[in-house]
Amino acid sequence: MSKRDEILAAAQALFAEYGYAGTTMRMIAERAGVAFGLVSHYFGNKEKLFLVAGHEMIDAMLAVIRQDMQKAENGLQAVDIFVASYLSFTLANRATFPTLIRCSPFSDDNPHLDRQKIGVKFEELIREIEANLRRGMDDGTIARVPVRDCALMIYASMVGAVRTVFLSPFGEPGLFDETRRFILRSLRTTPEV
Amino acid sequence: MSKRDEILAAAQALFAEYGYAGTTMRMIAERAGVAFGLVSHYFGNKEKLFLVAGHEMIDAMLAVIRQDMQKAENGLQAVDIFVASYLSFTLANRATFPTLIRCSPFSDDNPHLDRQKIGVKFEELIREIEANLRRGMDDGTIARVPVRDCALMIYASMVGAVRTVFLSPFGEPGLFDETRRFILRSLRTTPEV
Amino acid sequence: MSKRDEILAAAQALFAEYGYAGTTMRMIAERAGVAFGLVSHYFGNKEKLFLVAGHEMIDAMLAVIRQDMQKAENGLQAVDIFVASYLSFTLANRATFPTLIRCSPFSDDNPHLDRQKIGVKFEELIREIEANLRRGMDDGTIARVPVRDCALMIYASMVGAVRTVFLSPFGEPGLFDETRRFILRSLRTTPEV
Amino acid sequence: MSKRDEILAAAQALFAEYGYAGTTMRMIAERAGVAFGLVSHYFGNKEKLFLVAGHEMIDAMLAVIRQDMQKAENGLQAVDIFVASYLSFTLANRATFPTLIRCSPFSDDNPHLDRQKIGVKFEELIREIEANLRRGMDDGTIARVPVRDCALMIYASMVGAVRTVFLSPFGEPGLFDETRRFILRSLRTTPEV
DNA sequence: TATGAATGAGATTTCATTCAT
DNA sequence: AATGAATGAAATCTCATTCAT
Repeated sequence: MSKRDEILAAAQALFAEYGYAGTTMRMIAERAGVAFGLVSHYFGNKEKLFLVAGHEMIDAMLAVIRQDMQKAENGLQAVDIFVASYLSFTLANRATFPTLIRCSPFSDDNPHLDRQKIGVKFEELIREIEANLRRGMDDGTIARVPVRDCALMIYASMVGAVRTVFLSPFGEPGLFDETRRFILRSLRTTPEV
Repeated sequence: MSKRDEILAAAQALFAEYGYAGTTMRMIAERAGVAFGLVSHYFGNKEKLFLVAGHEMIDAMLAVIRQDMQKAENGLQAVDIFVASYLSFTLANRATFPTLIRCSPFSDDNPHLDRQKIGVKFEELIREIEANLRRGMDDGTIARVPVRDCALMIYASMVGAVRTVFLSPFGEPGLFDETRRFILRSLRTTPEV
Repeated sequence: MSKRDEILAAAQALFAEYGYAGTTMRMIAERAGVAFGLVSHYFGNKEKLFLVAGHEMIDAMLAVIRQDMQKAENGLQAVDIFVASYLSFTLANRATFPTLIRCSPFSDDNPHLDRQKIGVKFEELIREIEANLRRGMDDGTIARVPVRDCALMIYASMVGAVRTVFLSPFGEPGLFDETRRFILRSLRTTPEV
Repeated sequence: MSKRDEILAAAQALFAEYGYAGTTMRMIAERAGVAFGLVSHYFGNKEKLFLVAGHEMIDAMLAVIRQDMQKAENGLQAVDIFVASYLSFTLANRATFPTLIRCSPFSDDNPHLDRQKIGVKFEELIREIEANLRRGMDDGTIARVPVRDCALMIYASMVGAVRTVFLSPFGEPGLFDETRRFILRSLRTTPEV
């Protein structure tokens, strides 16, 4: 692993644990085992590093989700796979995923961070859901719903579930099962079996 | 308005806008029009002030919601009123509500803040939803669902919706209509009319 | 006990325990059980209070020592009584005596404190020793020594002993026995019996 | 002289003159001619800097004293050389020595400073005196005295003398001659010539 | 006599960033 | 590429003191 990657990995772990303000450049350099000057050298400044850290995570996540979705046979299933894949990715990256939470446009940390670029990536996710919804309404597996708003709500309930599990004292990973069912119940045309 | 209350109001507005780390004691004192020593005098330190600011908001919100819920005629309606009341409270307090978001146990801001006490208040909210779900399953207006997890999911989707509207570039207040329907669709026994 | 005296007693105990800088006006008011405005009301400011606290202690000590010294039958005995009386006073006032240490001209705390007035009181103590030394050289119980410097050395070794017992981790009250003998050995004309 | 050493020297001079509480980090940086961030950079915080400042002085002093003591021909002479060397070191370092006074375990400044480590160094000094006393009692130059307590009293009278000269308005350096004689008179078996 | 709200100077400490090596 | 000395802005918090009641 190159020193650049060591720094990035350290940053993801630390931003995840301590948040943006609670993580210092020195902490990152120390955890990565490099001189602290090197962090600026590679990433310019703290904010850029933070965004790169989030950016590389969402790229990885998007790739996995898109891969998983290919198996879908109809719109409802596609949504379900999307949700399951998203949630499973978060669990597989427990230690670093909160960095993505913290730099996402849905974050309340660091409100004046420029999330323009990361926002574009998240928009891609939402577009995927919209496409799946349309597909489901066409093939009859999904009821009539307002596409944009409903896609946002699906994403919103995942965001809420992830926060409940990762940040609040209320949730445990088992909640994610109900997350899937909760969303499916809200979409399907045919009753649950 | 007493100076103590001026400080509290200023803190709520500023934490809402700039987040915990982005808000300084000096900003709060300035906005409140008092010497900054007075902020410590009344609230001890920044963290305590932050929690008091959030605490007083959630108390106000709980009171409104409980009031509104009295009108409910069955379990499903009770859930719906809960959701509508919650969302409408957020809109009525646009400028300060994000302070509650930021100090809630679902927040990613300030990860080492002790949210014990505020957590207890949020647990009260979730308990209300649970009670409504049980009522609905008893009176036949709500389908069979796992009570605890489903209550968490209802809360989670509200959290997600509020964040979408208040923090992300994706949402507008109109989304809240779909939030209500999205949740109702997921719960009800009888089809939407 | 009047509130004024409550404040003074609280001040003596706290300055003794926490030193000048480590003691706040608020701590004093709290321990005395009065509003903190009252401290300034009675004593003007912290520095004056500190000096009054020390002043009243040394007055009490001087009275006791002078009383005790009346029993002396010769110069050597007078010095011995002086030393014994001084050391016994410190032990009888363990909890508050360090305040006197801290505002004495031999203190290293608060170097720019004006110790003019307290200095005059300490000069009185040293004059007493000088008188005793002269008396002893006249009556033959004390060897020829330079009066001023020797008086200062007697006082200095008491200061050192008190610090050893009260401040350092090295001493215990039993050391004060050796303090008396150490001084007597240095003064007397006839060998120890 | 490296910037680290400039800071240390400035700290020693300023702590000596203004005491712990009266010396600010800014004063130290200014006197050393460096940015004040550098002080924390090298020494962590004020307390650590204070202890390092004292520590380096006592190490220097111990080295000089041990060197001087090698000339001693008997126990009494060894004690005398110890005392003379100690007092002469203080005079040679007038401007900075009070920093050692202020961080010593005999100090009344800053009562909650952790003096553990500096205490160990001072214990070394006292052990030296004890060894000299035993040597003198063996070779007949020193009278029978309780070793530990007498060693403490010798150290205590030096502490008292140094304070008299450096801190009080009563003493002048000439007092140190009487300090030596005062101690010798208290120890020797044969009368002064 | 007694209270405590209110002030603001000033202290320590943290930390992103720059830059010479 | 890599280091870490050096900078200084900015933050929080403390606390003596004043003053209206």
